[in-house]
Amino acid sequence: MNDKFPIASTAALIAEPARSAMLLTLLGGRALAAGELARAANVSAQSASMHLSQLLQGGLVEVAQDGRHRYYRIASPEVAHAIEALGVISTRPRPYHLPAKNEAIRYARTCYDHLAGELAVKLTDAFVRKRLLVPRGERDYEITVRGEELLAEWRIDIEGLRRMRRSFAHRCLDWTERRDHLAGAVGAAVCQKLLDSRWIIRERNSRAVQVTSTGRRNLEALIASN
Amino acid sequence: MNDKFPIASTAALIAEPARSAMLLTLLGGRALAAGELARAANVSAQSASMHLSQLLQGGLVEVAQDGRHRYYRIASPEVAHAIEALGVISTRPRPYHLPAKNEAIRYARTCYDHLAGELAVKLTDAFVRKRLLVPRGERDYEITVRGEELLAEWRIDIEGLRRMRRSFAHRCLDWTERRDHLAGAVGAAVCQKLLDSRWIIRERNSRAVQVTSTGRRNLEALIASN
DNA sequence: CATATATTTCAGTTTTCCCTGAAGTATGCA
DNA sequence: TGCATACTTCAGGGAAAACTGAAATATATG
Repeated sequence: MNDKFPIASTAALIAEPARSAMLLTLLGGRALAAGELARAANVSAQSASMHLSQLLQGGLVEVAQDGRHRYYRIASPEVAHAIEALGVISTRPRPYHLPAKNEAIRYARTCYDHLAGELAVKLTDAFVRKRLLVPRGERDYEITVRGEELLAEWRIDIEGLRRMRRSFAHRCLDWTERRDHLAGAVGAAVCQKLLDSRWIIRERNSRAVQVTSTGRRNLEALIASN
Repeated sequence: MNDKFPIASTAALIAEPARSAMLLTLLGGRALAAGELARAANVSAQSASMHLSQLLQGGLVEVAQDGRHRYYRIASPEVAHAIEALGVISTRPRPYHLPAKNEAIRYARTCYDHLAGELAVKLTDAFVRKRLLVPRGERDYEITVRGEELLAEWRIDIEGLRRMRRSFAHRCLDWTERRDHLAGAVGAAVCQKLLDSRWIIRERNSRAVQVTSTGRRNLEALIASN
């Protein structure tokens, strides 16, 4: 690879369809074994192995060995962010309506470690409408006292999150909705709470998440304007 | 191009060294003619033309015709942001010291429409130290009353900037310094002020800017702790 | 109107890199 | 120890894309 053009090299890593499929799958936030990624990208094990070693060399993913499996994951939030930023400029404004095949992933999915898609946007909108969350500046949210009450009720350690070195509560631009939703440490904690409560469950090998019936009830109550 | 993998297609556009060189040059913020971009990327006119038509088709650049020249520019702040985000994950932590050739561009350059590099980081640090600017959240700055006084003194229309749809004052992560500096509408206005006052001047066909002697005096006074 | 310049288009060649089949390494299990 | 599984490495064939030279188009200039 051309070391004189580091950006071009990185872009080339993402430019290959199989590799970008793997990265997109890994944006789901979980570490996945080489074989799972091969299937997700619809390529042979040999190809996947080569692609993964390139991604590893390029610093886009990390690997952890566990027995005879090798689990790959996105190397850093910055990598996730760069891929998301590429997504923002790659998705053309929605034409009429998209194939039903994509509906699930458009409705609710994970975005690295927080929730994205229509559900995330609706939930964030509801939080803002109910003033649990207030937009601050162009990139962040502020948690109000009422917001902190909800987080406390959900057993989320707010002060712990504040102490983390990562962004506390920032806005993330959604590809499909082209609207902001909650990200950062709080976004990740909220997503974890929904998973822990089994309001949503991850689909296998996909970024999409399914809303359970319990989840639907609770989320609708949460989103309902009152 | 593969329409089923929009991110891969966009990445492929950036992945070609000549095209990425053109994009990086255009990140300087000015529209440049096809011929100038061909020279900047060190390719023939024919190649450049082909590459530019691809970038155009991909929506990464826009073009404006003026006589027999065709001036290309970055299509949107989102495109600039995606390229910058790729830059963040492409630049390895500085080894020892980099070739002198890059010193100018490391010291002061434009980043789309605001100032970047060591100078930008120092200036931003000074603003924060003097409390003209206060970090707010993880991604924004807030302008203090003292900060507004300086901007007013510089004949920058603060309320006009606030009304713009773009980000007002956010942080931008610098590739070379790996530190935040001032971006957004205020960052752009400050950069324009420095150019208008001829404290800095653009180098031809480069993102680097030179600090004039007047500029050095004024900037040193500004940065000096008092 | 003729000529020079800026840019694009076209066709052919070369290069790059991705895929595949086969073989190699490492781990788990009986 | 022997075999199955998970993954990686290697070598060769093939396809996509970039470069080059030549020609076309459009605009400025004398």
